[in-house]
Amino acid sequence: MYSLADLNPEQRSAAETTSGPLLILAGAGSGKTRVLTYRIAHLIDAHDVAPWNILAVTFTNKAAGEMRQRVIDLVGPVAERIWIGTFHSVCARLLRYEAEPFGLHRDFTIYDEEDRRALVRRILDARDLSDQDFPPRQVAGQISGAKNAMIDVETFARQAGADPHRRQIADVYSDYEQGLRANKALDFDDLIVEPVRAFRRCPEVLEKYRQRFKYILIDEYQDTNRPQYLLTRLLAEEHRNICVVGDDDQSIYQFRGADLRNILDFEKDYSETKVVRLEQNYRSTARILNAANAVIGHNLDRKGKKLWTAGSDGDLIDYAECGDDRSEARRVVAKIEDLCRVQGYSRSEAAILYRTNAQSRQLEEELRRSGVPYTIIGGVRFYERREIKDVLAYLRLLVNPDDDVSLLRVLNVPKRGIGNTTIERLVGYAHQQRRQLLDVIVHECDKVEGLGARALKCLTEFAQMMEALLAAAAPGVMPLPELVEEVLEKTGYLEALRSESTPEAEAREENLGELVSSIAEYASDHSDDEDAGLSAFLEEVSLMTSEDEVDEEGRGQTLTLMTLHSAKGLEFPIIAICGLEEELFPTLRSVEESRTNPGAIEEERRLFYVGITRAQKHLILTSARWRYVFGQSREMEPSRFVAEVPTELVEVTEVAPQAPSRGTPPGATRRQRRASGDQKQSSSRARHLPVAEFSTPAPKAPTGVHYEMDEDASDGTDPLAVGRWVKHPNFGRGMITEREGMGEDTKITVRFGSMSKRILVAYAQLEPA
DNA sequence: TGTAGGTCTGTTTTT
DNA sequence: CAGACCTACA
Repeated sequence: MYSLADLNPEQRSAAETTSGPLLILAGAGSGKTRVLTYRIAHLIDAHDVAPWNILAVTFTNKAAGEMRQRVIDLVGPVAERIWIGTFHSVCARLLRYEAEPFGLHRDFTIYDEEDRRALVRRILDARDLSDQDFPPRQVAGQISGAKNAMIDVETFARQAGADPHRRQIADVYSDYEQGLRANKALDFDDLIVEPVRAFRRCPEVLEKYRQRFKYILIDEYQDTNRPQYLLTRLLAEEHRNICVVGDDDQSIYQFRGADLRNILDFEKDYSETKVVRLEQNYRSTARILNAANAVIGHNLDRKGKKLWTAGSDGDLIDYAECGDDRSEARRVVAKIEDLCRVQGYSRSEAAILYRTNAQSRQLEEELRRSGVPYTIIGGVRFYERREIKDVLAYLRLLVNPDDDVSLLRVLNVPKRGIGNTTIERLVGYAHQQRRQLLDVIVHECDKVEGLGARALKCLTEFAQMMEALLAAAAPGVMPLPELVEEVLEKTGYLEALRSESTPEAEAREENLGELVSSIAEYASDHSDDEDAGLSAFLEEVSLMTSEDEVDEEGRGQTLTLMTLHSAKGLEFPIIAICGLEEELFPTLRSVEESRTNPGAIEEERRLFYVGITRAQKHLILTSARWRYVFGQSREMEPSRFVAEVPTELVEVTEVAPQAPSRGTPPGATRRQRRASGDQKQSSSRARHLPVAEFSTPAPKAPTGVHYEMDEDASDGTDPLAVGRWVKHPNFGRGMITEREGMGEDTKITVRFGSMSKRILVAYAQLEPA
């Protein structure tokens, strides 16, 4: 059982306000999830609202699952009947239920970013538009932007006016929409936009859902976009029992169309709105919170709020300015391991956050070197791996044979003698006949002009294979996992992989094994649900979010790595934020844009704020003086955000670049701590190293500056140490930036001017310079 | 027609 | 550094 007395007065007021529009401005860590679950429980329990009359929209499927579970814990299994999900999954479900009145196909395919780009690329090809003038990525982005602004093809064309370039794009947009329709596919944007359009077309269906969803809750409202806002308003404007929860300071998805107006104008949209502010933080120490408040205080465009806590000060924030990205990785891992060892944290209580996925590599290397188990969230996701997407493409075709994008993906995968020329002829014919590709291949590839006997034979074989698989995929013929295995066999995919006999192919094969298990698991989880066929599995896979990969039980003793975006909504006792450098965080793009638009940095700053507020007890910040960018070492400036953290909250440490790896585990790293009175000597020793050589600015904080160094780097006698200068007979003078291997195998990377060379020491005639 | 190698290019962030 | 793309061959 539960009691609203568990809540503080503001929380309680939010939970008790069950009718009419309610805006909850919930600061980070203010117990928002608790309020939401109590509120739902209260609706069901005290106000006799039927669970199926409640719609709750969360940001991830995982958050949805957790919320459902927590409500079940409060009021019992009736809560299973609540509609909870992300906008995308709720809409996908809606579109399948109402496919008929909406005039859509029930078994539509959901295109991800890659599929969308493939379709755009094909259209650009067909229209003879060059990649140079029309980069597929950019064109796809413009189309997505238009959709999210609710601009349809006609309006887009009208707005293009006489501008030839924009008219071309309008044509591509038009073809793209037609392509989706022909392929019976919807992209991510359509999942939201389509219901809006369909509801406007079909008022009786809309009315049905208005009756159904008498109570609506939207979490992370600051990250909703225009179509999501419109959809919400359509559903809520009659009964007006709408509760939205958000924090303008945590809006980090404007880049993909999230519109802060949705939260800032909520009170205008619903004039009788009640506003509740949750500003007491239950998550972080006072120092962490003060840092967060100070940082976000630099933003001008905000509603303004100040988090406070009744809790203790906690430790100082640990900021390390490191020599390079590798020493940064070492420092972060060592620091976290220290905390775990000394203060008894489990590794699963720590997370390392970074701005871009590319940054994970150095960290991973370091973690592997030191034998620390870790889990990466996001990055190249399981369902986005090539072999998985290939097999999923076959499976999609079995559900929706009209899906040309999937067909083209696998038509010659594995190689089966269907080359580019054949495919081009096929596509040309299908286009002219306005038929879908598989249909042509199965029924009349003999009518396609210009195909040789060999090509024809290959196509026929493919057609027969697909027909056999389609028959096997008919409902009730065989269980899902067996069907997947059938696909792996019949398509020759597995065989091709096996005959490669490379370690990489082996890894792919393993991944496919995992795919079979995951579908087996899905089948057994839904054994009593008749809607849970292949189509539903594919939908679930398509709408999986990266955070959904955060698997509590599976994580065990492992450290978590993820982007700052993925960390939204999570919390950890220990948080490290890496790569705090200008042009990385904030990104180069935002820095550039800020020259004309001073607000451009603000979303980056919010992202930093989100990162800081994930931390409960310990916050570790790091930056690197030198970093590999595009495989080249580059000098970096510390991020402006670092200076926005009040110095009295921070303990600064300077970390020299690492000596080259000799397979030394970081545990063996000897560190030399010096009291602040002994800085001179440290600095002069550091002068031999890149940190000093490339003029480290004086540490900003007057308090507790430490210097740390590694054994090899600090003795200053090794002529091949990183940071030393050498002379090469061909390339001249250069500085050593990296070193690997030992003895005869020692390789070093030397930067000569702007280019870097990797050199095997044993063969090069190097002299110290 | 297919493949192997080379070159180019780009990195935010994600449903 | 890595993936996408292109060109030169077999």
